[in-house]
Amino acid sequence: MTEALTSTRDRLVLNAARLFQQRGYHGVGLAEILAESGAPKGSLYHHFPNGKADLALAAADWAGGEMQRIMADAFEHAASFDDGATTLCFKLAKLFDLSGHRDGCPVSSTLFEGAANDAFRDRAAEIFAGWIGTVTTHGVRFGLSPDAAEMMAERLFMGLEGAWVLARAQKTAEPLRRLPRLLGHMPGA
Amino acid sequence: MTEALTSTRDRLVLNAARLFQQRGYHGVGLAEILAESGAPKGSLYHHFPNGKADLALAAADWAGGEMQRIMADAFEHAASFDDGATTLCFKLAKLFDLSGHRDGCPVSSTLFEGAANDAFRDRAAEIFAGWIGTVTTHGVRFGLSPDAAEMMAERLFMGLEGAWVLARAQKTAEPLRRLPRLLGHMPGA
Amino acid sequence: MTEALTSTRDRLVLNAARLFQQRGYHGVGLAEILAESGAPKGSLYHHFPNGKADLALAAADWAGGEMQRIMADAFEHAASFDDGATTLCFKLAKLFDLSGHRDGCPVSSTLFEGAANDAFRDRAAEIFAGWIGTVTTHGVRFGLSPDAAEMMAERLFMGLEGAWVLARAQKTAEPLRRLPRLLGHMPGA
Amino acid sequence: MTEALTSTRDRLVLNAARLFQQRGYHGVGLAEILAESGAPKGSLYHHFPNGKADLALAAADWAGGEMQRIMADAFEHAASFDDGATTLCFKLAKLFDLSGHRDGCPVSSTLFEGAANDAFRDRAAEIFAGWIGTVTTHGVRFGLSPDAAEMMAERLFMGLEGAWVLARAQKTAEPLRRLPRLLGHMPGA
DNA sequence: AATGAATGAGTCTTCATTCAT
DNA sequence: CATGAATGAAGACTCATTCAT
Repeated sequence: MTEALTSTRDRLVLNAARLFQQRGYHGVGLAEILAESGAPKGSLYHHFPNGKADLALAAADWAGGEMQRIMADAFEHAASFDDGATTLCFKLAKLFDLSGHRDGCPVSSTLFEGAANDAFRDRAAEIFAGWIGTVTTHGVRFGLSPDAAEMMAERLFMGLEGAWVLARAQKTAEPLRRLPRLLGHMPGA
Repeated sequence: MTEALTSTRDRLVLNAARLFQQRGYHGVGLAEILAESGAPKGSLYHHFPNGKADLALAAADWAGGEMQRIMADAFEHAASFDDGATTLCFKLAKLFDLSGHRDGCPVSSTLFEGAANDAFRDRAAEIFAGWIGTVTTHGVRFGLSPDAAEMMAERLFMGLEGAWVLARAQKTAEPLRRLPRLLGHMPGA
Repeated sequence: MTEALTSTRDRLVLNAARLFQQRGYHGVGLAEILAESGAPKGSLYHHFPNGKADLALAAADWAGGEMQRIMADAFEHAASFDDGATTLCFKLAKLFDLSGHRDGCPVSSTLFEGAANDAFRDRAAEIFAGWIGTVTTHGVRFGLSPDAAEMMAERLFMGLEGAWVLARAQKTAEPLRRLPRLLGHMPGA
Repeated sequence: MTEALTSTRDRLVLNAARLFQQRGYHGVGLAEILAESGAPKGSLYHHFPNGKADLALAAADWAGGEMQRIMADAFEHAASFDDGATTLCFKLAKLFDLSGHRDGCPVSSTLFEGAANDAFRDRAAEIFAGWIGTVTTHGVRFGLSPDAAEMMAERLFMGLEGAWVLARAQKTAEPLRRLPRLLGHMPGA
């Protein structure tokens, strides 16, 4: 069924992304990824010649793209930068709720402990730059100067990553929901 | 006698904390920790009956305490909350430089992928609460209302964790150094 | 066109012969042979329907032929049997030097551990018989009786194979250079 | 039964020596050695921290020692050097018959294709030196000059290794039995 | 005549843990 | 209180081969 709709490679990437996000690069074995993907043992190295590391990079790319789409979406339909930032936080809070309060940032979960540390971190930097760049663009669109927009985007990125960390520890999306107020994007108490 | 300056247990905890911080819970094997601690193979289960999980909790506790001391120190000698926050960011940036731009937050590195997920996350929440509580206390000392102080403390925590993530990806402490300006604790450009 | 100067098949055989000689039948994977030959993945089974075993037989045949040519050459231009034997030993010593003191007898390296043990050993026996026969022929040409010639040829063969073994262990061609003296083909000290 | 009489380590070494001798270092998997030794999966790395390579070295050492004992024995009860050499060849021929005409030289089978090539070959050189040294000692005992004794010993070594190669190919111990005559240790036809 | 995607059994090794001493 | 030998499941990865095209 599922096998017919997505390619083996895609299922591999998708499941890897999900599992790495939950339990980290070293916390997930290839056997589990293969099993959940319904993929035969040997097929992984056909699609990813460098094995687990390649798969992790592909998974981070995919998850990073998804996230970027979410960010773009939040800001595209927003009335202001503050509005977009607030919407984004709430969207991520909702996703966090749906994941059972388990998932961390898909990129850091996947790329911050791998063996190929340097390549992994460079890739993470690229993906993060894409996110921040997207938000910066929207900031400019809403009238901010390029510098101010980048500062706001980076501040939002840091806030989100940090709120995510706290949310995981507390098993609650509340930190993500509090973030807009903490950053002044929303009228406070 | 043989246990020179630190006990076997302490060396175990210290090395575990350092290694987990660099490569994550699943990224470090007990063999390596034992070897670097010069501890005999079987001694781990004497000091930590529940094995690796116990050791990780102890390591996170120790590292969490160190961090709390750093935080307290930054604010104790500060002239204002903004000053304390700025000092703290710069201190952590310097530590990050010293670590070769490798180490992440010791608590999330250690406790966010373990098998004993629930116990690990509860412990992480406790440690984080301690950090935030410390900063909150100082905020009150500097004249903030309890609520405002807690908000500022939580905002600083999130910022730090997020800046840390970005710093690891970019292999630069700059995000940590930029943080005070981004949060308005320092006069910006 | 694409097959520059040698056919795919020939490149396969040549590279296989070289690699098997260095690291043995089981010590070399088909992937490496294919890669070094610039041959497409699936082409091996086109040229060698029985796969690795077929390739090994072809490689041993080719290498065996080369060796036989070297032997014939040494004796053809010789003034006596002793002279031919001495020349042969020195030639092989020089080849051994050129190989970086790595290569063993191409036939035994390739055919003494294969899965198809019986077929492999029969082929090795054939090739060895060819070598010994060649030297025997030259012995007769130099006036030896057929029986004496065969004895001398077999003795030389054994000496060479044994010297080769010692040479590999000592990473020096000296054993091969000492052989003529040890067998009385050259005036000793 | 067998388990009671020999230690796990010894059974591992013994079975490894036998299997490597038959099919070479890369031709035998650890799984088979473990199984035939009745040893649990994880126990190998307890006894041989460096894994297969360590085991191969131990196996070669053991087999090399056995061989040296056989050599010493042949010469100790001999009436002359020629007698000792002849006895040795016949003994090895008989062993070759008993092995089903399969086994090659235990040392070269085990140590000439391993990954740790340099360490392997150095060890092989040591073991061979021990063999040649033993025979040299007996040559001196029988009145040969040290130089002459060493030459005779080395010649015998090479002859034996070469005869072994031919014997494997021909699946017959005859080459080993012919060797004394070929080397002049026995009155010829 | 020729290919490259796909496969699953197999490779060696490391894992966290238990146990007898 | 302390240890190191012993364990089997799991780790990532490579293997020679098959097959549809």
